[in-house]
Formats: sequence, structure tokens, C-alpha cells
Amino acid sequence: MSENSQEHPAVLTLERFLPYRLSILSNRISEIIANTYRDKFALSITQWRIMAVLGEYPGASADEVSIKIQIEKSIVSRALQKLLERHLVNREVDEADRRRQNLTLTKTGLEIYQQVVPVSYNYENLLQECFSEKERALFDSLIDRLYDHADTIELEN
Amino acid sequence: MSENSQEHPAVLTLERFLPYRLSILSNRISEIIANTYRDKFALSITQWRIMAVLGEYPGASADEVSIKIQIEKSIVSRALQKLLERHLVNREVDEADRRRQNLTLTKTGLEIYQQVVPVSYNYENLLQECFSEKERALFDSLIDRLYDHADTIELEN
DNA sequence: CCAATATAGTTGTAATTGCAACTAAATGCA
DNA sequence: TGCATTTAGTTGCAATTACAACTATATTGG
Repeated sequence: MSENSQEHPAVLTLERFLPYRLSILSNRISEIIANTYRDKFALSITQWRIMAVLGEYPGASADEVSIKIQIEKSIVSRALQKLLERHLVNREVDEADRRRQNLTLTKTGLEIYQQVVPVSYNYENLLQECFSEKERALFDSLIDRLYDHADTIELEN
Repeated sequence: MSENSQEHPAVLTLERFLPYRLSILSNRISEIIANTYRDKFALSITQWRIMAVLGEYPGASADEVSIKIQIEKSIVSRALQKLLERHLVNREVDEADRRRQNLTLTKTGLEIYQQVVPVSYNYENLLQECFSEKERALFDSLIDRLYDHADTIELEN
């Protein structure tokens, strides 16, 4: 019996390594749609995600948006500045808590939002063409499970 | 029958949108292991990926590494500078093609590599604990399929 | 052979990011 | 009350990134 009964070889096959594969996949998928957002609507992914949250949750605060899309609040703050400059988003101080500013899409913002939404769904559908209905649901649930599980992991190698 | 028989509502549910979900998942998974690489080995993800390629393919060029890990060659160039400074990587001009520089891990680089590899595999195993054997294989193949399919998509909404 | 083109790699620079420090308002509690 | 702590949001700054321009070498086609 080998002294060295390690489970894995001493070489890492990057292209079979799950974190790497997910990263590459996600980058590719984001890049395609980011180009469309940029070219057609002059929006960055971050800007679009902010708008998407406001489409779902009108009146959200910058902090709530930041937590929702898991992007640093300073980055959200600066992306927001550009959306405000373009008058796609409106903000007003919450009178009940004057630290807080409630954000909503403006009329123009909402118009753009309503143009982007079908483009996004269309892209998602195109992507999922390579899956059957069952596979879509399965992939979805595996992603959810992995996501929740990753939260519980503490590395102390 | 409704006039408005659109497939999708005019609202995008971000947290159910596949590209977004993959992005969030990948970020979370990368972040956990990036912290370990940083804390224990003072390596960025990019630096580690370069080393991982050199562990698999000793003698690769910067360009080959860049293509392999899908990171801009200028970024690879600068990450490489730091690895060279730390003497984790060695490079020498290819005499057959003097534009090209062959990269290898140094003795120290290889030592670090051999420490990182089991940490990485351990993390991957921990991650996949939430899946059965079958699910792992399935998830893997769905990722592959989606990845290949995404390549063929051209958006012109 | 040589001019045009292509390839490997580096560098300049502007934009973006990440982190911490900061301001202002709100809350908790002695 | 009033002082310490928390929370929302912005800003300063160093590090990182993206893109293009650049150098040096190699290849190609007349």
C-alpha cells in the first residue's frame, strides 16, 4: 500500500476545478449581456442591477440596493451618481429618517427599464435553450443549494 | 384571450435571473478561497491561476497562460512581474522564437504550488458536500453544456 | 531579399474598484 | 437629557483593470 494515499494528485487541473469553472462560465455569460447593455442603453452591469432592484422595489435605499446586489456601497453610490445625472433615477430624503434616501426610477428610467427587461429575458431563454425543462429546474435548484451551502463553509486549512 | 400575451412580466426578478445568479454564486465561491490564497500564501486569484497553469503546463508562455485563464495579457504580464519578483516563477527567452518566454515554477514556486493544491481540492470537496455523486456529475455536465452553448450566442435584440 | 503583416510581451493612462475614513442623522441607554 | 454607538451615504486614495499604443521579433508573399 502506498505511503502516499492522498485522495488527489499533486496537480490541479484548473479546467475541472469547480470554482474556476463557475468563474469562467459566469464571466462569459455576463460579458455577452454586458455588451448589449452598454451598446444599446449605455448602462454598466452595476447600473443595470441597481435599476433592476428599483424596478422590483421602488423606494429602496442605496444601502438596501447594495445589500441586495451584493456590491460595495461606495460602488453603488458612484453608479447611482451617474444614473441621477442621466435622470434615470430619482431620489428623495426620507422624512421619517433623514439619513435615508428613497430611490425610484424616473419616467425615462422606467421606459429604459421596460426596454431592457425583455432583452434580458430573451437572453436568458437563449442561454437555456441547451437545457430541457427538467434540466433548467434542476440546474436552478443545484445553484440554490450550492449557494446556500457555500455560506456555511469556513476554510481553516 | 389577453391582447398582451407576452411570455414574461414587465418586471425582472433579479434573484431568479440566471446570469445574475451565476455571477453571485461565482463571486461568493471565489471570495472564500481568494481569502485563503491571500492570507496563507499572499497570492491573488490571478497569480494563483497563473501558477496553476504552470503546474499543469510547465514552459507555457505568458500568452498561452493568458488565453488559458481568459485574462487580459496586460494583467497577466503585471501579475507575472510580482511572481518573478517573489521568485516563484522563472522565465527564459525561447531561443527558437526570441519573442517568446518560457515560464516555469521555481523550486519555491513548486513548493507553494504543492501546498495550495490540496487546499483547493479540499475546498472543492467541501463545496460539493451538498451534492450527491450523481448531482456533482450532473452539475458539471450542465455547466459544460451551458458554457459551450453560450459561445454560440449572438445577441442582436 | 525585403516590405507588409502578425505575434509576444510591456507600458501608459484613464476608469473602476476596494477599503477605510469621514459627515450627518438616528438610536440606545445611563 | 446627553453621550456613546449605530446606520446611511459620500469621499479620498491606493491598487487594479481595460484598452490601446508601443517595442521587438518572426513570418509571409511578391
